[in-house]
Amino acid sequence: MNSTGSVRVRFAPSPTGFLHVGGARTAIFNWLLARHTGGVFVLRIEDTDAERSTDEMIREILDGLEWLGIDWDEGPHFQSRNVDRHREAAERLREAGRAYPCFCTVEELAAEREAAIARKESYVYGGRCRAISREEADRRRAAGEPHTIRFAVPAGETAWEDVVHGRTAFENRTIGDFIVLRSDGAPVYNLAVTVDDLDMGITHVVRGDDHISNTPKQILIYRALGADPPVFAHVPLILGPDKSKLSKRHGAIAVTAYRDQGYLADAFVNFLALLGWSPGDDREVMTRQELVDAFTLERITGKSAVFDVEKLEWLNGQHLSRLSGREVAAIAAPWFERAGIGRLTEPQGDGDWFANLMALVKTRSRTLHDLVEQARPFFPGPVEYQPDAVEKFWQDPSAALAALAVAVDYVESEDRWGDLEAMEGRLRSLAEERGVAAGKVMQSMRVALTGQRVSPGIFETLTAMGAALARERLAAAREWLSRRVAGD
RNA sequence: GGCCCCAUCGUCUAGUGGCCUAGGACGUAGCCCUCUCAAGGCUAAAACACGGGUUCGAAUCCCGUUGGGGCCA
Repeated sequence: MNSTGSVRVRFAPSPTGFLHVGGARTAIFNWLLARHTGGVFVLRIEDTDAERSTDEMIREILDGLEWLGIDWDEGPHFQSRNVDRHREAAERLREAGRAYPCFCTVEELAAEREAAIARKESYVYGGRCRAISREEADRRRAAGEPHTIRFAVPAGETAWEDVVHGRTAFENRTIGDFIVLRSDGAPVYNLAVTVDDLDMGITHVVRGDDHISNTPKQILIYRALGADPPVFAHVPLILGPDKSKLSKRHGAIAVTAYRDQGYLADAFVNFLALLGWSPGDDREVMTRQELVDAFTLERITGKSAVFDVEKLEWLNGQHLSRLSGREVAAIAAPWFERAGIGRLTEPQGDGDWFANLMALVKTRSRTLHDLVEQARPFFPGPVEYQPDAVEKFWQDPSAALAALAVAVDYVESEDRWGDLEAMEGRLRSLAEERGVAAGKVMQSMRVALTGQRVSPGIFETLTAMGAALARERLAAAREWLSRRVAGD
């Protein structure tokens, strides 16, 4: 904690790829912690790998965060702009005798490494240059001899109390004097991160499990720099169905791909938050605010989790269902535009019609993509009869024709559109008069009106569609079926 | 290979020594509702990796084995 006692966290992606599911969850946990505690969420782009970092990827990451609704209070800071601070820190370490120049050549180091492998030992730098006197080192540096700067790792062990894993310890001899500044003066990752986190006053480092082995080095640097390390919380990784670290192999992993597949940001955030964290009670469908209120680092599990798309779909459906028709309308509008069935083709140009339609289809849809398909028949134009619908409800074309005859008469005589009960009563009595099962009429009509096997209740469908379009569709269906009968 | 992390239903999880005949959720199966499909309601099958301890008592603590994963090489 810093002097004011407030929480400062950061999300520090490197722009060498998209914002993927794992990174997104790390961002979410950090953001949740900041919002829960009233702290500050800092965004830092770790773009020191100039070769692999691109502006396009930075854009992608910001897009992803924006879609998720993860907003930052500071930044984005760019790590590449802090290189002077990193070098300065390396120099300070050197001055304090906590780091030293190393003149070993790549060949020498490679030989050392091979020897270690031959002995079946893990390789750590032996520390030869540590013994070089200050005077000699200065002289050789001044002479321009190439060198790196290495951290002088003390004897003993380095441990910390990880919020998710508990006490975690590394023996320092397994770490070895690691490089802090390359021979070209470029700071090494662990130095850059530590210096940046220190400069930015980060109090809690919440990041992926894969950084555990970096942590002792960073702690050593904090201490050597005379600073207290922050609180560390290492979140377990997200796994693919085959239980290996989630990667491109497992399909769409850029979060924007989920956006494009029709998932709701709130549902996606909810889902990722539940991967490795739980509120402690049985709640699962949670709003953003509920997540913020319930979130604590202590409730993060230490076990890695498999990404289960089916549960995501369910959760998305839940979120969709809980939204009002009007809210769904606002979110889904661009989807309809893109599908070419936007406002221009809307039969009744008021927003209410669309919002009401959304209210009808939302509980039947799991994604926005489903939603569009469900709603499509309500817009003008011909419908395509889906094979499964024909198979199920129009198996006997003559019978379907008979049912539709009743449907046509019903539609012609109906004058209480919108009164669902009255409509049903009227249709049922008419069907009974004609000696046709009411259910058959409704089901045949469903296919005629929507071309689909599935739709909202038939009277809601009729009302939303309007009499004119319904007549058109019924006529087309009778024609289609007649051809079928004739063709047999 | 070395170091580190992890281990409850297929999956996400609750569980922090007795409330556990292990709870919830997704998925699966069945039933109810019903004009279809969802939603909703009810029910079912489904787990404490294994072996030793510690303890009156262990899913919970300790050790080992096995298995998975990560990082480094």
